[in-house]
Order: sequence, then C-alpha cells, then structure tokens
Amino acid sequence: MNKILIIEDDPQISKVLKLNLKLNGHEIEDTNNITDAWQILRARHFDLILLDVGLPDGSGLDLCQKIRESGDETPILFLSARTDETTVVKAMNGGANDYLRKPFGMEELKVRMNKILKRFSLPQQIISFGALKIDPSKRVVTVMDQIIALGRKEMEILILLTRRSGDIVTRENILSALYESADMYDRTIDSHMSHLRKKLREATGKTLQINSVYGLGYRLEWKTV
Amino acid sequence: MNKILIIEDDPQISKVLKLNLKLNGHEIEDTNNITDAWQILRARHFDLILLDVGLPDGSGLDLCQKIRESGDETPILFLSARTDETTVVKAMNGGANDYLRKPFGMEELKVRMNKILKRFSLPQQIISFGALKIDPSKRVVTVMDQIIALGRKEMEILILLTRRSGDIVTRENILSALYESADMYDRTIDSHMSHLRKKLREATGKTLQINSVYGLGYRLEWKTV
DNA sequence: TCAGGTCTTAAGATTTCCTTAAAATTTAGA
DNA sequence: TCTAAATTTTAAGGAAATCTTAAGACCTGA
Repeated sequence: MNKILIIEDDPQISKVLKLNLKLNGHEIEDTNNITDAWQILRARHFDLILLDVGLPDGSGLDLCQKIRESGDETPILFLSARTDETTVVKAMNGGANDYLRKPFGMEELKVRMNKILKRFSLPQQIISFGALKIDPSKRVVTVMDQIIALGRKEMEILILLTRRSGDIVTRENILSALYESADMYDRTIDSHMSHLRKKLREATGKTLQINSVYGLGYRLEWKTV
Repeated sequence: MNKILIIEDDPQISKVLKLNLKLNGHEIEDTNNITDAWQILRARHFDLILLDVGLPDGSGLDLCQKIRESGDETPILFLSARTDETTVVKAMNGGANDYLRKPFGMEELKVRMNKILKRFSLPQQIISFGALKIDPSKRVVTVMDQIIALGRKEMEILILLTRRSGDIVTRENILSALYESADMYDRTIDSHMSHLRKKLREATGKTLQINSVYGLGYRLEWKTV
C-alpha cells in the first residue's frame, strides 16, 4: 500500500487510474490542477506522484521543478500525451523519475510505478517482537542479536506466533498454516512446539516464552523479570 | 566516463550508438549476440548494459534474467523495436532498469542513461565481504590478505555467494550460473562445495563459512566468535 | 605430447528435519 | 481430592538432503 497523488485534468483518465490503483491496494488522492496540487503536497506526504504535463493552470514540468527546488524528493512519474523528445528530456532533467507516453497500458504503468516505489521504499520486511527478529526472506531468526537455527516448520510456527504476538494462536490456525491436507496428526504441533521452546529457552534463558492457553492455543510473550 | 556494453545486432544502430556514446566520454564494448555477451559479462565489469530484445541466438529478456539470477546487478536498459506492452512488462519484471522503444532519440537515451548511471555510480571492481575480496577480472581471491587458489568453478561459486552474501543462493542459481546446458548432474555442486569449504577452512580457520540451509541452498557468513 | 591441475561422476556415510507414538505432566472442574 | 482431558516431553524411525571421498575423464599450458 502506497499513498499516490494523481495530477491529471482529463476526468476520464483520472477515473480509470484511480479505480485501477485502488484495486491494487493503493491510497489515492487526486486533483486536476497545479495550484491545488501544490497545496496538497505541502500538507501531506506521498510515496509517488503521477503528473500530467498539460494542465489548465500551467505546465507539469514547472510543478515538477518547483517540487524539486523545494527539496521534496517524492518520486514523480510523468504521464503525458506530449510524445516529443524535447519534453521528455526536459522532464527527466527537471527531476522526473520516469516519463510514460499516452496512451499507455495499465500493466506498463504498474510495472514502472513498482520499480520506483520499490527503490524508494524502506528495505526488507522484518518481523519483530521486542528483541526477537525474523527475516523470512533470508530465513534468519535472531534473539538479542543471537542467531537461532530453526527447522522450516518451527520457523513457520514462530512467524505465526510473532505476527500475532500477544494474541492467542489456535492449534487449528497453525495446522492450516503449515499443511495443505487436513488429515494431519495434530499432536505433531506439540512436538514442534516443544523443540521450539527448547531452542528459545537455550537462546534467551526463559525470557521469551510460548505460553499455552489451556483449551485455546498458544501465545508468544516476553517475560519481564 | 563509464564502461558500457552494447548488445545489439543491427550494425547501423550499433555504430551510431558507439559513436555517440564515445563522444560523450564513455568507454564502449559491443557484441551482437547473447553467447558472446555472457562471456564478456563474466570476465569484466560494466556500469551499464544496453540490450536489444531480438538477437540472433536468443532473446535479450532471457539474458537479462540470467544476469540477475547470477547475482549481477549491473543496470540494464533495453532498446527494442518491440513496442508491445507485454514485452515491456516482462523486461521490467525480469530485472531491467528501463525500456526504451525504437526508434528513439539520442537525447532521450542519454537522459535515461544518466538517470540510471547516477543512481548506480559506485563503481565497484572488486567484490568484497568483510575480509574476503575477489577480483573477478584478475581471478584472484583473498582472505585477510592471503591469496587462496581456487579452480574456475569454485571461484564462480564463491563469487555468486559473495555477491549475495547473507542471502540464500539456491542450487538452481548456481547451476544456471555455471552451466549452459540444463542436464547437469547436480550433485557436482556438492563436490565443489566440499572442496571450496576445505580451502576456506584452511585459509581462515572456520571463520568464513558456507552454511547450508536445508532444502533451500547455501549462504556465506562470517562466524563472529 | 605430457604432466598437473581441474572437473565430473558415483557411492556410501552422515545429517537434518518431520512425524509418530508413548509415557509423563499439567489443568480444569466435579 | 480425584479424574478426564489437554498438553508436554522424549525417543525412535524414516525420508530426503547433504557431505565426503575416491577414481577416472577432461582440459590446458609448457
């Protein structure tokens, strides 16, 4: 999810963009002129600006320059019917991050947007709960900067517990997260749980606990001594 | 001044590009096919790759993917007569940094190139990971200023692991980086890995480790004792 | 061409992880 | 307190992945 500002005076295009991007989970705000855009930009933060060149009260190129001169580095992607090279070069030199000629396809827009968003977004998602940190992409679990070696299932269980830290996670939650088929001997969970606990105990000395809630499930908690 | 590799089979375009970019002070190397390009890329470092899609011995899209899979993050700018959205999307998702449709103007190319070059302008000839240093062009590996003699394949594996240090490198990654053909006995990797580990062990005394991640692949790590 | 190093294959040994099972312990409520 | 159900621990087994080593094939440079 990203906050995106659309500055576009063609209501048709604006509408289509809004619909599509909202479906992609983005939070959209839009305006059709430079004056309002400038006001909005001074008031709020955005992750990306989609900017038309030809606008009723001025050129998008000028707005872009103004934004950059104000020290604002919010990425700007131009969308414009102006296809001539001069305009593109001007835009890019003026601080734009990309320039897409109209008409364009939604897929190309999305892929170019994502390139930019990814570049400007904060690095890797790390799940954490106090001094417990899990990097699912690297498959590294750390407690107080100490690496804990976990099997795949153990890691999945710990991720589940950490994502809902403080809340109860039921045995059914775990089963359905770990297995496709339903016909699984469900005492297996207990076994994994035991191994997981042992490893956490050895690493943290009982301060990070998986507590069981009788008849309901499990809950991950730090024990403040 | 930047080192740029042009991969383009139209001699006309290739010539114009070369001339223009040389005038701009860049150092150019060029080839017209994928096979040679891959050889060149494995031997030398570039700051930017200009890549055509339609090439006599394959698709530029595949080459791009292969480059990325090998852990090489050299920026790639596509230049292609294919103007359809699908191809653009494929390219961008495959790790390209930009895609410019033919015919294009020299000014727009330059401005897009500069955008990318500026962003990546941390020229890095030698790959390093702590006290491990690899010079791929000279084929010299050093740990704590001590030279380690490695076979070609061992070196390539180590480069791969070092480029993605801290991250998991899969067996498939290694296979596709080391071999053209897909029908390779994949236990061979184990064997190389064993030899490589032995050499690292002898040189560093177990502080630089290739750890295996069961079911996923390998990861290069310094063991902080 | 030959020698020395490098690469690949193969096979057995080892390790890791998951599951099952059974015995031990804890819990809630009668 | 007592009992049945829920939970925990531990051990054992098997499947799959990985490691090691050795032997022969293969380059490659002098």
